[in-house]
Amino acid sequence: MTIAKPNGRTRDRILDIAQRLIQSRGYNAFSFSDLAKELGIRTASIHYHFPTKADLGVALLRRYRQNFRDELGGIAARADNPLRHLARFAALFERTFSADNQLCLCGMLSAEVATLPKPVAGEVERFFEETERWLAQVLAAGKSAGLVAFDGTARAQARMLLAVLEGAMVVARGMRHGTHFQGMARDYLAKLKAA
Amino acid sequence: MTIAKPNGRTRDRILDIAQRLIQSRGYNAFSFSDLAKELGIRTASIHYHFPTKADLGVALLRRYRQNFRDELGGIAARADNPLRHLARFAALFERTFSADNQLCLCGMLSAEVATLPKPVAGEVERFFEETERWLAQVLAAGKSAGLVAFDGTARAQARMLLAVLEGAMVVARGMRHGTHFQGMARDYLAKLKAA
DNA sequence: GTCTATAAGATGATAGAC
DNA sequence: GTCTATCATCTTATAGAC
Repeated sequence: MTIAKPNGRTRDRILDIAQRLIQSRGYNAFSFSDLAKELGIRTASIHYHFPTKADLGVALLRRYRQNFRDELGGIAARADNPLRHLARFAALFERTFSADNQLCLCGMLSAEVATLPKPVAGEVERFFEETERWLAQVLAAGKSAGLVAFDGTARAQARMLLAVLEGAMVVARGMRHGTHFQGMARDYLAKLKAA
Repeated sequence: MTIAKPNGRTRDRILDIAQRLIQSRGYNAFSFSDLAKELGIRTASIHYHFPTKADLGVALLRRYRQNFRDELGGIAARADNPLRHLARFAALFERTFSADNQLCLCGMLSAEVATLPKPVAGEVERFFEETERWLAQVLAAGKSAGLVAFDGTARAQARMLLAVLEGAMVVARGMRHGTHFQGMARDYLAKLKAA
């Protein structure tokens, strides 16, 4: 008796395409038909991997959060100082925006949150909380080392940095300008440098 | 012979409802059916006022930009100093977010810009350009008066302030937190104050 | 200005064959 | 795992009566 052993290749490809489509067009503007066309299979086959669109959304967000955690772990593991960590963090966003003005997945979903299946909205919330926590640690370490300067709590500063990066993506995209994002990211990081 | 004299009441109500729905749910997540239900009329009647959804979008954005210009004009006309002007500007965004975590209309549309009819996307771009220009003037005036301090160009600072407010809305909404927006807005304005 | 009626197309989803 | 076939529903839009 053979045991079903899905290699998950199609499943991953579905998630890859879904992620790109959501970051470009949004959750409400991509369809199973879009995925099927790109994959060269039928929509019924997508439903085999993800019974509902909400299931797909949750699976995508879980993978995304895990990947993002890995990226943050990789940054923190480096022997760099906290200022470099912040720069590498911002570079993650810049890399995304450079790819055809794509937004952060959770930035896009946050805008659409009122229309999302509840479990998907919950994943978005967790993304922001985790990211804010990580950034707060880096900022606090930087302050302790005398490399980073800011008023108020590290948490509030972390949230603000996140807001700047998310907002810079939105504004640069709305203005349809290719380089405004990196300009804002660089300028804001410069403000955090201790004199 | 009587001349048709549309009072525009229904037309305006359509735009009112459409604006609220877009700021809450997005352009791709509201339908003529939603409008018809709230108004107590049929979708065909909406099409009488706006032949296509793109027409509705353009009309909404034109009205919105005009209203926003009027608000900015009202702020600039006050005898306040530039710092107060910035605070009143931020208050416009806070008022919006206080209303059921609504986003800035153009912040929401900016996220969806890849899926919007071209004329609608053009209006979004104009909104950001106009707003950036107005903010840059206020910032420059504040700097001349020694009340506002910043590095770089007034344009870049204006863009950054806009990004902070848009991003703060997105992050606060994604975290489903009611007061994070005002916290970030207040903190960022404090940074602009000259010592 | 609003209605009924209608249309064509998209969408999320399921049943059952292969 | 993928297919065909089918479904109910939603969506934008038009024609023509009132």
